[in-house]
Amino acid sequence: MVTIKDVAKASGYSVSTVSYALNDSDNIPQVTKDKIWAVAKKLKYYPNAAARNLKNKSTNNIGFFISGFTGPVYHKIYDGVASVINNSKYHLILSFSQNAKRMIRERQIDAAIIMCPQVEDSVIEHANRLGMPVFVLDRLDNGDEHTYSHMLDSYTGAKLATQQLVDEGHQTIAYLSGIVGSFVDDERYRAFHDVISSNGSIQEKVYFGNFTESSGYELVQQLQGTLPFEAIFCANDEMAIGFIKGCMEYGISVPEDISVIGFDNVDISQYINGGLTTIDVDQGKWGSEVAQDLLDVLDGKHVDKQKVCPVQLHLRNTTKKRAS
Amino acid sequence: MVTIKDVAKASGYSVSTVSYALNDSDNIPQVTKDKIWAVAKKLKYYPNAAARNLKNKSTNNIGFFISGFTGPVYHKIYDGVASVINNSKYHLILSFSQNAKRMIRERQIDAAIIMCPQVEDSVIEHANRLGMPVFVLDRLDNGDEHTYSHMLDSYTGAKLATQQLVDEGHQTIAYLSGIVGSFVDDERYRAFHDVISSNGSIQEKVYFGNFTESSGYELVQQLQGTLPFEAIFCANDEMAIGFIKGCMEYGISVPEDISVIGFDNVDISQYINGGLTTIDVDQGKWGSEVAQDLLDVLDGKHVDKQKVCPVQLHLRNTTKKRAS
DNA sequence: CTGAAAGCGCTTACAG
DNA sequence: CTGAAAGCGCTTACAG
Repeated sequence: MVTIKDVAKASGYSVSTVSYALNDSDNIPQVTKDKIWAVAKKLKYYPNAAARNLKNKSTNNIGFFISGFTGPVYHKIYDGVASVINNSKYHLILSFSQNAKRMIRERQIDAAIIMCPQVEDSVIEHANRLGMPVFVLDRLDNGDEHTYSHMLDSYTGAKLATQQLVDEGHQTIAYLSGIVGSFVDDERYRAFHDVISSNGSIQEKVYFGNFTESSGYELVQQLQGTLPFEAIFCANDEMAIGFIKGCMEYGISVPEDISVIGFDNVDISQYINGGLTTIDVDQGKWGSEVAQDLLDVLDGKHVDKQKVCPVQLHLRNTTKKRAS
Repeated sequence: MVTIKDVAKASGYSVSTVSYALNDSDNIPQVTKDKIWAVAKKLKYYPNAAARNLKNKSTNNIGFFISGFTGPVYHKIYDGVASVINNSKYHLILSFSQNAKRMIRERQIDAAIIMCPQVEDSVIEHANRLGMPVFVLDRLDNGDEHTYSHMLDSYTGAKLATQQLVDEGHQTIAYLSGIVGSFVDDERYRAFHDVISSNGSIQEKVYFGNFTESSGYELVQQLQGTLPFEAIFCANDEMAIGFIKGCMEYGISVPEDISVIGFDNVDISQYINGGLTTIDVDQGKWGSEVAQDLLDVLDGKHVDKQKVCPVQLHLRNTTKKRAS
């Protein structure tokens, strides 16, 4: 491996001068820099990251931790984050939740973005003790000094979805829950309930799912294809998709027999039943805002500790006015 | 930051003994290890990765470089790779193509998996000079000592697809190319042509696309909805999907009026037209085989320099026997 | 403008 | 069984 020593020897300068030149220090005249750069290039010298990181106490790497890639996850967020980070001096590194603990503790990264529930709070607290900024996505902030939280506006989204079903004139409206107790599900149910309650005559039904496609599918099976409601708001798209698949098997027409709304506007939702009505999030924008805030924090700027990401109703082909 | 020195001081042992104990050396009695571990835990000591990497000349990180996340990329490969790596002492790190050069040169990783054309050959050669194993996916091997290549069996897949169309009795069969000159496209066209040629009476038509959905869509537009062929093999699913969308707009029924086959079996293909007929790849298995071979190489074992990943025809709802 | 030297936090022969 | 010391490859006050 060629080290800075080799460049020093070959160029006739000292190690310090080579280091200064290569890091573009003001104290080195351009001619010297040119000579040293030429030698470095000829020798194909590249600094050893471990040595540099050890000395600098920083890595210029930003860790982005996720659960996995299969399933309709939020790919556009990654690209939104990446587009911003890639234009900075930092480098984006993705890894799975189980690596977060190690990479944070061992200081392999300067900051983290965490988008998976699997990372324990204790890990985030450890990062905070190290002074490492952590951005948590769609997860409640723990109040730590260096922790920031960007969340989808689940409440508003669920309100829009439910209101749409109410406006369509359905009399009995169901909610298919995600994992009960999760922040996201709590918010979505709360909004659903609030809207239904403020419309006296409408009946509310609640079923329990777990955010997976199969839990949506299974609901139709459990009901044996006889749906005691005219519309359903599923706490996410995957369940809505499963639910619609179930309907197909029982010959239930969407949206003629039943209106279905999801949440998230995942990639595949446009292909479901000619388009799933859902709550849309500008994921790319969400990601780039997170990334920009993160860069600002690393830059010593002040940034809001909590942000909410706006959502909107995206009407497509799975909801319909009730034929009265 | 708490360092090994702090643990040494607090435990009453020397830095060397602490290091040996924490690394589970045989020379340290269990009682000593226990005492030192207890102190390390109480102090929340975790080794600094940069220092360890500098000394060890390795990082235990494996880099996986990709183009981006949007579009129907091969998520299952990532999970296949990850499932194997996560059960080893190594850690998987994903990053974008533009970071590959730096991370390889600066030795931030011990090995690389490259799944994007954007990484130049020179970078791979540099890794080879460093003795760093590199696995390239669906890309021609450059013959370097430490470079391994795992490729989809494009030729066989294209042969299966074309043969299916021939067996259905179509008389004029088209090929919609990907980027001409790319290895993948060359192979797929070669197979297409071989099959057509060996069936004397069938006519071959070739159109040029670029692997994007819009290039499939535009073909229908260019032909103004009048298709001078009865079946088409598109060099990938995205183009097939675009093509089918184009057909819908012109009122052309798939598969009644035209048979369409894609290649890759991307996630969304199951939702297209009741299911796109395509060439399927067991991506999870592909990924886990790559990862296993990589671990074997890092373990000093001998491994095939080139491997081909099998494919199979997946019949769904976009091809149909010609009504004669 | 340039260089000698200290030090980042580890690991590991080596000596005892 | 344990410790003193060298060294991994950089950066950066400091001195001249």
